[in-house]
Amino acid sequence: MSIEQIAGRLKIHDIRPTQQRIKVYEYLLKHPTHPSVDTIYTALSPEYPTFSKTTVYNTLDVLLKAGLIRAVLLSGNEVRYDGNANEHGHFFCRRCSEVYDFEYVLGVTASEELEGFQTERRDLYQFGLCRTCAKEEEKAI
Amino acid sequence: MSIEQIAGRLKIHDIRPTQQRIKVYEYLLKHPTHPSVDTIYTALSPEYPTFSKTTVYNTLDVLLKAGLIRAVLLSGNEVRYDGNANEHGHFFCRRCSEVYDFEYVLGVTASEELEGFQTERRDLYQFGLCRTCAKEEEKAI
DNA sequence: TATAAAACTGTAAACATTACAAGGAGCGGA
DNA sequence: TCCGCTCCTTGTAATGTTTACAGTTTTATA
Repeated sequence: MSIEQIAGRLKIHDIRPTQQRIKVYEYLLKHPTHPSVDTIYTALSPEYPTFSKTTVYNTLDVLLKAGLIRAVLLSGNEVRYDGNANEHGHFFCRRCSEVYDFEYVLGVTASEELEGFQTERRDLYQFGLCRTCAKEEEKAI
Repeated sequence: MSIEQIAGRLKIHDIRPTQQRIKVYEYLLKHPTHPSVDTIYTALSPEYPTFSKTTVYNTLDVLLKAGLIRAVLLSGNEVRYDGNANEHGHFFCRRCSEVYDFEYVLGVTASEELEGFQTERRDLYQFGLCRTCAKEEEKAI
């Protein structure tokens, strides 16, 4: 996505397309690696010497509220961000700590307890071993 | 569950049933409100003046690793704990900030991307409005 | 180009979590 | 029951993440 397209998308959501916001959003779109605030800040900092970490926090909040990005909570120590706002699952490998996105079809979430509840968002997390690490662990035995 | 039963369950998992561990686990079982570390500490502190927050952290880690409890990540600022270790979903109401447990039947998580992956744990989160808040919002319009 | 509103920056504070060393409690063997 | 070893707890300090805030800068618009 070009800078202009990103700026346009921000405008649609009533977000002023400032340099910083465009850069942060662009970074998230280009790096589907679920970066943390610190990762984003460190990556963009050299290019923009006056770049501030507070701005990263503010920008991510704005993008979150607009529904353009998602917050992912994996380790419990740090919030990580995902430029892909579509519903998708996250697989977290406990061995290599890598995060894998996956599509899923949720059969039915039948449950009387939630009658009358309005679900606006849904997150599915899976934890375990990724393909590579599963093989490695097999070898080790 | 009695103190003896709790102690027994800890022993089964090779966890020394100390006073503090029993108290923390008991608290989680009796309060299915997904308390934070601070909530647990504040609640138990008056009864045990020398009780330490570090112990709460340590204990929760031990219980987590044994699979007796679960960590729930809702707000991103704070990890909260759940004495119910069975697989179940968490509904978080954005209006009243209440957490509701619910049972679910996950149809099929068909997805080629995860072939060869070993899933050991699964978390389903839903966000939106609970029954009460949904009605309140309707009224307000 | 002038103006008002909104954003950005940098520092400081708040808060959650972890590290660590010294003292204390639980457990098995005498 | 007592002893001694090991593990657990405690308290303080350090680390790391996130928020608050005031002053400056940038943006959108006329």
